[in-house]
This record gives sequence, structure tokens and C-alpha cells, in this order.
Amino acid sequence: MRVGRTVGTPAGAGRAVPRYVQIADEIVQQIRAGVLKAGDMVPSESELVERYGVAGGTIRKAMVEVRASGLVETRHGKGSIVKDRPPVRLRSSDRFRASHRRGGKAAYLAESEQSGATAKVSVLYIGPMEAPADIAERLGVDEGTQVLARRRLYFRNGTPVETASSYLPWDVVKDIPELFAENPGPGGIYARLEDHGHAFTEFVETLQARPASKAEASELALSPSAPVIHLLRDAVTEEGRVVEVCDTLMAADQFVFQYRIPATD
Amino acid sequence: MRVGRTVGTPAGAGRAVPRYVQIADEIVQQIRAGVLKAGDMVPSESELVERYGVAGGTIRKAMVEVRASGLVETRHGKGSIVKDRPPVRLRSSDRFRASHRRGGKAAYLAESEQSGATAKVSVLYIGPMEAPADIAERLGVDEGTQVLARRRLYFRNGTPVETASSYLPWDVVKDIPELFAENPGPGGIYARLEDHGHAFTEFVETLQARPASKAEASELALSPSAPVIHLLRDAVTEEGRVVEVCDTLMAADQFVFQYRIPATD
DNA sequence: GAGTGGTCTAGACCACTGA
DNA sequence: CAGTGGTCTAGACCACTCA
Repeated sequence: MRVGRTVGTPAGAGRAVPRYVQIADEIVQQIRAGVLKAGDMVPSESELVERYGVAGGTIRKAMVEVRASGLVETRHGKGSIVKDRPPVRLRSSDRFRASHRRGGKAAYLAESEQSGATAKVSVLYIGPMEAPADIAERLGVDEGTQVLARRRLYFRNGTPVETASSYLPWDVVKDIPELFAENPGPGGIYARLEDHGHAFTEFVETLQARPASKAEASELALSPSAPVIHLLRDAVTEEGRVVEVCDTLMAADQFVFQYRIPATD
Repeated sequence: MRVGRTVGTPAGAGRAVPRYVQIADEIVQQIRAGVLKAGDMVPSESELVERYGVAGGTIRKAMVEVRASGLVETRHGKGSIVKDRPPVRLRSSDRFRASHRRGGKAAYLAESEQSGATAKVSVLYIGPMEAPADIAERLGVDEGTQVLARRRLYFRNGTPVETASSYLPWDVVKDIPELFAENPGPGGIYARLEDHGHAFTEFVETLQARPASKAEASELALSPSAPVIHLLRDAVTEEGRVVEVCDTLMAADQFVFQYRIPATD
């Protein structure tokens, strides 16, 4: 099949930056400049083919780039829509201050109020579960031991931004009925644990950033391989016991993390 | 042009998972399983075309996926090589313990020793610089004010993993000649600052993950849009003054962060 | 059912690498 | 120079969305 480069510009020719990158940049610029506003539809691929006078595959690659910028969300039979600019949320280590719990605010809602965004929590599952290996190790129990799992999905302005799974040893939770409820009451589950004599000394958070898997991307409505933050938090009591492990996965573009590290020994 | 689906499996047909994803997964599995070891070349694209009996474009897309996994590095006229598995480095907030500084170890080398990897630091620039806006704000000086900048590039096993830029107000550094040296001596620059009466109360770290820009990707030898961690650290003294801001950019696949958060108020 | 994105093919031409 | 990855085309067929 004799094609393409008989007419027009040379294919991979003396051009430094590929055509599809140029096109992607132009589209991204239009969004940043406000020519395309949040909620607007990006022109359809066939329309872009016409406008730029290139083949469909080229537009296709350009749109992959545009999606990678995170400014756009594409849905199959519909098209691409310019996303609301994610007003990032500060996730401060201060959210674990004991006074917040005594003040009756759960960490999540306490923060959302500050930034003035609509927050929603959807409970996916609360109940017994066999502890996965990594969680079991952190809780100091054997793999497969029954623990209480609390899986939630957090929304912000209607879009899912975070999945969180808490795991607690059964002997810790069995006498605390609130921990089996969707809403554990003022101050959240940490406040309930404190009510029952579990005094915390520290929380240990471990984070890692990596590209989202396909499954994670669809759950958080991200473009595949957009960065996500995987965070594991151990809640440690005075006895040195880990009474909760919280495993959360976040859309990286939605969060900024802040930690205050005491300089004294 | 009548094509493809006259023979073999249907194109986008009743198949749930696209062929290129299947192929990508197979290749990734081979790497994870050790069939392809670190340093091995992945078969060339034309070889894969033959082996899987698909068109070049399909293999091409599969390889994009494989690259996104971060297990492979592709170079133009050469091919794709299986990367050394990044032995991730734990970046613990404990590295700022005062006892480490008094013990004479700089934070970076103190940690590298633990994990037994070859570390190298390359100094890119040490000298005066006009403070960029965000840095100036954190230091509490006007934008454009002269500050001391210390730009370094950190290597691990020969590959660059982190760029770090420290900024210090000029009045703080002008009497501390060690801060102008490539090697500021035992305990690093924080130890020198303490020697000169700057007692630290805390360090505040702010992190965000995002895809690397093209420029950052090339500086850190990453595939473009691989995730990076952008970390800003303020060093706060007893007087409440920020005497250093450290701006670092890290290849996300090389680091795990750990923070201990005191539960008491 | 018209329109949109998603997958795939077959083939051309280019740029880079290394013997 | 031969071999490899990178860009591009033109066109087919599919699945999803929505009126």
C-alpha cells in the first residue's frame, strides 16, 4: 500500500517533535488557556482528523497524550470532556491530633470542611475477612486469621478519589459494636477504640507512588497508569500493639501530603 | 483495503481484554517470573510480531504497556532491556533524628549504608541565586532575594534517582563557610547550622506525586510520564524561622516513604 | 441508528545504534 | 551496513452511548 508521504510533510522526517505531540500540546494549551473550559467536550477524533489533516491513528496517539495530562476524561461512546480542575486536598499529619478526635470530628470530614468541597463516603463492605499476608504481618496475627475489614470509597465533588480499607484484629473489635456500623460515631473509629481503652502513641504511615493498574484506574476513574498513592497506616497503642491497619489508594493528582517531623530526639 | 479479520480471531470482537494487553501481560509475567532476567534483551518487535502472529502496531502498543510497568528500558536503535529491579529505599522520617547528626552521618549516606547500595552524589551547583517565588515565600524573604542554592544529583547503583536543591537565606549562611563546600562535613548541613546556633524544632515535608515532564524524565532516566515524587522540606528553628528549604524530585519507583506521627497533642 | 472511541492490520519511511 | 525502535497512513470492524 503506497501511502502518506507521497504528499505533504515527510513522515518521521527532519522534524524534531512528532506531529502527535504537537497536536496534543495544542489541545492541552487550549484547555489551560481556557478556550476549552471545564465541562466542555473536546472535538471528536474524526473532527480533529479533518481539522489537522492527519490520519486517525495520529489523533489517537495525540489524545493518549492529552489524557495523560489528566486534564480530560474520555468515555467510550461519548467523547472526551474537560475535567474540573482538581482542587487538591492537603492531607496533613495533624489530622491525627487527639484533640480532633475528642472534638468529635472524623479525620476525613474534618479536612473536607476546610477546603469547602462536597464529600461523600460510600461503604463497600464491613465485616469479617481473612487477613491478607501483608496486613496480617502488620497486625501481628497469622495470615488468614479472621479480622474485621472496613472498605470505603471516598468521593469528592462526585468523583471517586480514594479507596480505604481498615483491618482490625477480631479480639479488639468484638466488644465494640460501633465498629460494625457504617458510621462509627463522633471522632471516627479511633475515638471508639480510645473509648475502649486503646490509647494511641503513634501512627506510622508508609507511602509509595506508582502507576495505577487498569483495575485501579477504573475504580478511581483515572486514565490507566496515571499515578496513584498507596498508603498504609499502622495505629500503634501504648502497649506497642498495632490495633488497626488502614490500606488506602488515592488518585495522586488529588492530594498533597504534609508531615511534621519533630527535630528532637 | 480489506484487512485482518478475514482470518483468525475477530478484531475488537467479543474479546474482553485486548490482544495487546494480553501480550504485554505475558511479557511482564516473563520478567516477573525470571524467564527474562535483569540485563536481558526483550525480543525485538519484529520477532514478537512473528511469535504472536499480529501486526507491528499491536506489538508496539503492547510494548508501551510493558514500558509503563517500569520493568524495562527501551532505547531507540537498540531494543528493550530488562531493568535492574529497583531495590526501593526506605525514606524514613527518623533520618532527621538529632542523634544522627551528632553521630556524624549525613541523612543520605546514613540510609544508603543500611541498604547496601552504591551511592553517589554529584554536585551541580553551589552558589548564590535569586529565590524563586515559592521558595522565597517559604523562607519568608522577597522573591528575587539572593539566597544560597545547593543543587545536587543523587545516584544509586549508577542511575540518577533524585535531584535535590537546598535554599538558605544569605544572612544565615554568610558566616558558615562549610555550607559553600561540596562536602559540608559530618552530619551534613543541618549539623553545621546547629553548630552555629540554629536549633531545629521540626521539619515539615510536603509531598506530591505526578507524572514526570519530558525534561524531568530525561534527567532521571525515566520513561516519560512515569511517576515522580516532588517533595519540599522546610527546616524550622526554635525561633520559628525557616532556615532551609529543600526541593527534591525523586523517581517514584525508587522510594518508599515512612512517617511516624505522634498521637499525642 | 448515527456518532464516538477502541482495536487491529499492512505497509511505508524515518532515525538511531553498533559492527 | 543491517537491525531496531518511532512515526504515520488508510482503512476495516467493533463496542459503547444516546436520542
